[in-house]
Amino acid sequence: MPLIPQTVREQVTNQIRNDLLSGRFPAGTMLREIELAARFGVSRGPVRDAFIQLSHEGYLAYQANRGVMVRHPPDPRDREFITELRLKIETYVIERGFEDKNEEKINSVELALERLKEACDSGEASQVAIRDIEFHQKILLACGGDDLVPTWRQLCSRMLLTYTRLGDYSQAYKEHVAIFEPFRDGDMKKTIAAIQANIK
Amino acid sequence: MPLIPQTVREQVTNQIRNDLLSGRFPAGTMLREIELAARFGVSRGPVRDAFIQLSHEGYLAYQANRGVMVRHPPDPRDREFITELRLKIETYVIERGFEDKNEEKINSVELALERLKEACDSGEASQVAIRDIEFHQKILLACGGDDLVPTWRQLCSRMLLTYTRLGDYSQAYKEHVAIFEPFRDGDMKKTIAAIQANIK
DNA sequence: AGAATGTATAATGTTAACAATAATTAGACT
DNA sequence: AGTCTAATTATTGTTAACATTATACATTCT
Repeated sequence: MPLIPQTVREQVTNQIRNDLLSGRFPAGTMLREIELAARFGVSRGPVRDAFIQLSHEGYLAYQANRGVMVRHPPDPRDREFITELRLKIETYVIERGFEDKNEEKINSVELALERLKEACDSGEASQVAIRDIEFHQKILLACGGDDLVPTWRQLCSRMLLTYTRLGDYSQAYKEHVAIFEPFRDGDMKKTIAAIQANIK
Repeated sequence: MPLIPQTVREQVTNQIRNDLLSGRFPAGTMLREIELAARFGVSRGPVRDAFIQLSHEGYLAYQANRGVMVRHPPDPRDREFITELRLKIETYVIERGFEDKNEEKINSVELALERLKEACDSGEASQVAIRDIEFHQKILLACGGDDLVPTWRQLCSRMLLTYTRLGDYSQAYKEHVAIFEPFRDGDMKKTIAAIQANIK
């Protein structure tokens, strides 16, 4: 599917991230370069790169000469604060760049929405989580928020480790349709309100 | 000096970060793995790792098969917002974990303060910037804010690319003394107020 | 002249071997 | 039995060679 062929590193990173979100690697697990390299049929190099990247995304904790450990989800006490920060960033970016968006960018958001729908239909929680984030990211990028995306992503990522909107993925999908429609039609206030309702 | 010997990757990362903050690599510059590897007398591996890491810290922009480019400082319009987020995180962490700190952690903050003083005396802006951030980080860690430090760091890092409190480093040092003293003496409100005055 | 194509070059991506470090185990000593 | 030490093993850190990709340049065709 990808027009731009992914590098091995990207594929490995995506696969490990998916496994983390699926709960395949419980918190506290030590991840071994050799083990994962063997599973993916690649050398340790790209796996190593993925470890560094995922450490910075907040999923893994890196210790020199000792490897990486799967981090625990954020402390419950912190989750509300992190959500607040996340919402603050999304709101700021949208308010600042709502007019920057063009047809091409709106299409990319719509594409992300379709992918989210597929994920919801499949019923796989990890896929829903990944597509959910992707949808929001596309909106931020459409509003010229490239600069803040890495920080925003870091905030979201670890929160996903507790992503358990069990079952009701059709509701999740509807919430995102409610975001997309005013976004497409140029109603900034409704867009932000819908995002607020979705995240909280 | 380091009791824990650093890996080559850490040394390379620190050196490149220092060069970035010194303005040695202007925004837009493409960094070459081979060139830097040759300069440091190491192989491309650790340099590559450093590139990935510094990309996630916000200094560099990574493009597959094309290498890394030095990013521009944040848009002036965004700087106020980023500062607000940064302050929000510091305040939250301190309010949440002010009582967690023990003597050992207070000492590590004091050590960071001494290093900041040395940097201020030396007059090198990049060193002041690095030690400044280190001081704040030690405070956050002393208050058990490990979870939020990576995000916080990302927000600070790129802001540093415009760090130009030219000349008056003695003032910068004083501001940090004004943070440390109430911190050591257990006055949370004064600590936060001093941080606010320092960052704004 | 200008566009398209093919080739050469230089960079990153990937691999596998080797080095250094940390964890484990076995054994000697008290 | 317990504990310290030494050898072993497993794992990460680093390197250098090779593969692949992107860019620059020359060449050919219209």
